Amino acid sequence: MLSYFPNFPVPKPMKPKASTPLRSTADFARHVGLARTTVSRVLNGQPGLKQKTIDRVQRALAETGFTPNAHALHLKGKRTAMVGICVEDLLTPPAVRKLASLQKLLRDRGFSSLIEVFAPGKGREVVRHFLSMRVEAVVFIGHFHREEIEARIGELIAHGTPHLVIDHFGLKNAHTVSLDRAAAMAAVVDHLLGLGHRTFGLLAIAKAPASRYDRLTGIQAALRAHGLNFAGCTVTLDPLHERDNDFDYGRKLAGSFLQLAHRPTALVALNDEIAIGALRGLQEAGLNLPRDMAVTGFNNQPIAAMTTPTLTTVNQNIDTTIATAAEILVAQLDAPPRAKPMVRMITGELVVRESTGPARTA
Amino acid sequence: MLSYFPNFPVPKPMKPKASTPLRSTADFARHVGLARTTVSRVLNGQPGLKQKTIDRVQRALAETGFTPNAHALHLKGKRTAMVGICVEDLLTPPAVRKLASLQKLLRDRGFSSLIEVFAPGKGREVVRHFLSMRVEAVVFIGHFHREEIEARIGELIAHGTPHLVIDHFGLKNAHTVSLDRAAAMAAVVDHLLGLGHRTFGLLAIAKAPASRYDRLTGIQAALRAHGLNFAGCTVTLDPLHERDNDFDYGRKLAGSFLQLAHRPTALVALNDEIAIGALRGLQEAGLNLPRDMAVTGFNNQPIAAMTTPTLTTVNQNIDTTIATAAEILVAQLDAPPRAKPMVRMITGELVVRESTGPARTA
DNA sequence: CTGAAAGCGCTTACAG
DNA sequence: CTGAAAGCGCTTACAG
Repeated sequence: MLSYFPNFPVPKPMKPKASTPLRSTADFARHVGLARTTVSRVLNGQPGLKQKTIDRVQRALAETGFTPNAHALHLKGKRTAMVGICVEDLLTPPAVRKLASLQKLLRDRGFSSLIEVFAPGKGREVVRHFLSMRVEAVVFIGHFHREEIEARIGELIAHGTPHLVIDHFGLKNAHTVSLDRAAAMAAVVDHLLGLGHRTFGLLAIAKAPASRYDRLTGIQAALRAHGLNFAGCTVTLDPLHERDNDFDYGRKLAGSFLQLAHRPTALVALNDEIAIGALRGLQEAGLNLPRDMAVTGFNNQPIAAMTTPTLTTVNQNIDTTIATAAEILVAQLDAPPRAKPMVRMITGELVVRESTGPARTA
Repeated sequence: MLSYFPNFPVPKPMKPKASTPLRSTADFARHVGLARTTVSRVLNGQPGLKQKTIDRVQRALAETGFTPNAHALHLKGKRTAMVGICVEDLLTPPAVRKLASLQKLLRDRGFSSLIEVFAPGKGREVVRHFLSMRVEAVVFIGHFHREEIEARIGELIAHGTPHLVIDHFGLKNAHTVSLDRAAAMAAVVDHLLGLGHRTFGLLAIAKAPASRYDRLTGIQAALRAHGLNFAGCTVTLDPLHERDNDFDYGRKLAGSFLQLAHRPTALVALNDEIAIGALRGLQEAGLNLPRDMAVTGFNNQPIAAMTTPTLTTVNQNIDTTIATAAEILVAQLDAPPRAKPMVRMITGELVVRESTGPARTA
């Protein structure tokens, strides 16, 4: 870490490794008994070398475990083949799945990944670190503080470094790929409307950050298409409990919904965790699901097929998202910077399971 | 990526960025109107500079977004402050939690993390890449092919690069921190014995890779302490289904156990996923849990508190593991290489919930 | 504060 | 195949 980035500890100079004999190609060439130039040629697979020489070098390489210094290579202009990935956190399963998928895809194309958690307020340092490492592109996965990420993207564009944002829709000038959450939520609500539901509890959806408002848009659109008024048929109790977006938050929210004089017949949750917590909360109170209440999740995590009842939810189609991400990155790597940001929407898929059934006729 | 690692694509030379004006401190110094040397002093916080000069440089730094080339810094001997992390995969929740926790801890100490998935057969490339990047240490998280990881660790030791293995116990000469799975499993079985259980179905435990045999050791020890014979009171049906270690594998296994003429009264699973799948499988067949069958998991993932019944499982105490990992790393960074490998065991914690109850007296 | 110089570990012409 | 040289972007004495 560079010391002139204020919040990082001052680095001590690297102490020489006592037991490492071969630090440079010069050392190594001496060890093999060849010229530096010749060794370099072998290492880079250049033509015009005797097979015998090549074998000699390869053998010594294997024996000594000598590794040329990547930093010197990059200084000489060799591409770094590194991509910086900023991830919102490493604890949200869908975000980690995207990270895993992207990392593998990049690896298969010969890129290594520098991965950092983009904590609020730390974005500047993270991106500067990536730039100092001369990464060939920076990818953001997740939702971030809007102004902070827009500032970072501005810097990257000024630097001529390609970027891509996965999931955070609606950022100015940003290349983006994200799930069409509006359409997905509309599909969820449509499904519930078709089952006769007319009153909906929204779990952790109503007061979402601006970038997530598209979920609300979708819900509103679906209701409007059925001639229903959003305010009249939705309820949110989000502020009643400390918001965590986890199982327990869903459980507590479900408990609160049971206190209402007029309960909604369906609960629509931000994610599978909240939905599963709600299932549990409702069952603890003695409700028979889905007869007494419909519940929907989001993300289609594997656990959604294992709960009782199994959970109706939305599949994000992560593979499609990442394949599209690769396209957008490649487009930038191969071509000059473009004026118009590339923005792609991925279509989710409603997965109907047991947690949604016909609305109880009161 | 270096081209002389056979399996990687040949790198193309990096094309110069058209729109990046300031590529070096020389450029930047010219832009600010100061000498390279002066700029370098400011960047490194050296004394003897007028505040006015410092401010001038800092302002220009902020305005231009100039970032000094980390590779050149490292060439000059500045430490890389990088740690390479090899992770078994990015889809196993406890492994990802360890990764997240370790990454944060390293970040807080000023290290950045190079993260790679250590796929079987790819270990050599991954470690060589880390070495070429001159990382200050390499950490392995998970279980690996024994010979492959031992070979890698041998290389690291020869290189004088510190290493640490998290979770893979019993490797030759390796600094290791891992959960005491034997003790944890003994605690699970003890608990079940205390409830009167005498016959146990083992789910994905019996034929585990060598490094996981410690679970079996623990089970055997607990049974022996109660005067019971392992072979006589355990059953495994692992080979009946394609092994996935996920929900569905547990569900299928549970179904197979129900076919047995003499069913065990308790199912002991490798992880929470398999246990939860088993809960589901048993309930689908109409069993009343835990009355008709006890089930235990492993890892204490959040979902374990949300299933019906909630799941008895083992907490890994990941924070302790990672704190210990940090100690072992620091010990190596600060001191000369030591002859004896450091090996630490972390104690897990049995978490009793609803999925285990008194054995049904047949 | 400036400027010229050396050197970190590499690659790449260039002459032998 | 060898060897001497230049240069990538930095830092660090050293003399002005």
